[in-house]
Amino acid sequence: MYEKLKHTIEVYTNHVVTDACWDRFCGLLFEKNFDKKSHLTEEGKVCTYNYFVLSGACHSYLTDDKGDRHVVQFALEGYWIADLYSFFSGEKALYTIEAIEETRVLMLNKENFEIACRELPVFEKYFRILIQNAYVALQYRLVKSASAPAEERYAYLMNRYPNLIQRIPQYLIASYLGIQPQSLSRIRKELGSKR
Amino acid sequence: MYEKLKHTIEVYTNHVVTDACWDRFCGLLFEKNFDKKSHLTEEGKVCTYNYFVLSGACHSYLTDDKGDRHVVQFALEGYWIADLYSFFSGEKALYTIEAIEETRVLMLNKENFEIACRELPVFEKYFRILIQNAYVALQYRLVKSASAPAEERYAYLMNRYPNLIQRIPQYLIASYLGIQPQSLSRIRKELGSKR
DNA sequence: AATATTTCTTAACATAGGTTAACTTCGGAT
DNA sequence: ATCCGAAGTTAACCTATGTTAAGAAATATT
Repeated sequence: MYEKLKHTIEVYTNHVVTDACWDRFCGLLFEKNFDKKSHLTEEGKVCTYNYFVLSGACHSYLTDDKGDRHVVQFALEGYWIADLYSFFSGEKALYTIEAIEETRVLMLNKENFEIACRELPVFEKYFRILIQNAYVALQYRLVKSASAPAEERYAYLMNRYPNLIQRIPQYLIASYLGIQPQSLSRIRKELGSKR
Repeated sequence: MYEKLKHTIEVYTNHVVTDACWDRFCGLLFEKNFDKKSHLTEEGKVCTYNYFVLSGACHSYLTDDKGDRHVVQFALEGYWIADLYSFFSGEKALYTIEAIEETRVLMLNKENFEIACRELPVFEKYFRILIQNAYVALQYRLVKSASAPAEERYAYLMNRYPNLIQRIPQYLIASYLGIQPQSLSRIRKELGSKR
């Protein structure tokens, strides 16, 4: 069950996950379906779960003082998503997580997360590495958002995650890039005419 | 020895660190001094160490295609700093880490980092939480860089880390905020006239 | 103390991206 | 098949920040 996740854990940690260990871990999870446009978790409420996307796609966003939304993260199949600040601290979430398509997820609450970390060292290691990688990627994204024009950032995204561009509406991609949909439209036009 | 670091680990993990455990950990570290403006590690070379700042201040930066530098992170006393991508992957570093003042650091190389994670679960937990927090803060910084004008980002920094503003040259702060020093100057002038 | 170097400030001008608004296209609901 | 709301495009105009350049202030070096 959930062979793909198991395999990822083995690759990340470079440890074999025994059947007993995996059964224990699976016992801490449960599965749920979310309709398109429904919220897995909402700003202002505690984000009780860390979500692993089995199928579908979703995104987290923050609503600023002016009421504008800003996409923080996308999660397609195989990604984890949560408002980690809220998840770990138990404080109100800043982000809302919304399904872009109909989405099936595994849910891991904090108690079970901590049980997993305590009982299954391989999981703590997996999660440390997962977040290390996410941190490194995010740092790079931040530097690029200051140093590279939007056109370059979009082109990079297109190359790196072509499937994302296919499946995710443009206004969400624009938001993720930190620009307005109109600007993305303009950029796409310019990129198109360049070849 | 290094009581402050030990204490932080205990607070973060909510575990007591035994003397034996602490001695073992300290045996994995060594201390070094860096002159002002000297490089702890450089772009293009492997970042072999994770650095814990005992005193002084330093920053990591990336040099873009145009040759412009972009500050990624500051580290005052009590902070860790490294090019984590390079540190973990063994690939060439993207960032240079430079001392802003004369700086004394603890250095932890990757082998010892992994020994610590393996032998001392409290350390793996500490480091997971450390990077979780860093990740959460970074996500927020990224969203703000898209949603809030530079003036607001600077004001926030001033409130949150007033000591940083004192000690770090303005052109580095500007770079960290993703703007030119001239723009920061203009912003400071406007903020000044507002009260 | 005098000089050189680095950092900070100011100002004029340029530009990427934001804003507003109108129009088009598309996909789901009836 | 038709309608309606949501998503995408286009264009004119605006604004925050970048760019260039020069001078002032602070800091380091002799």
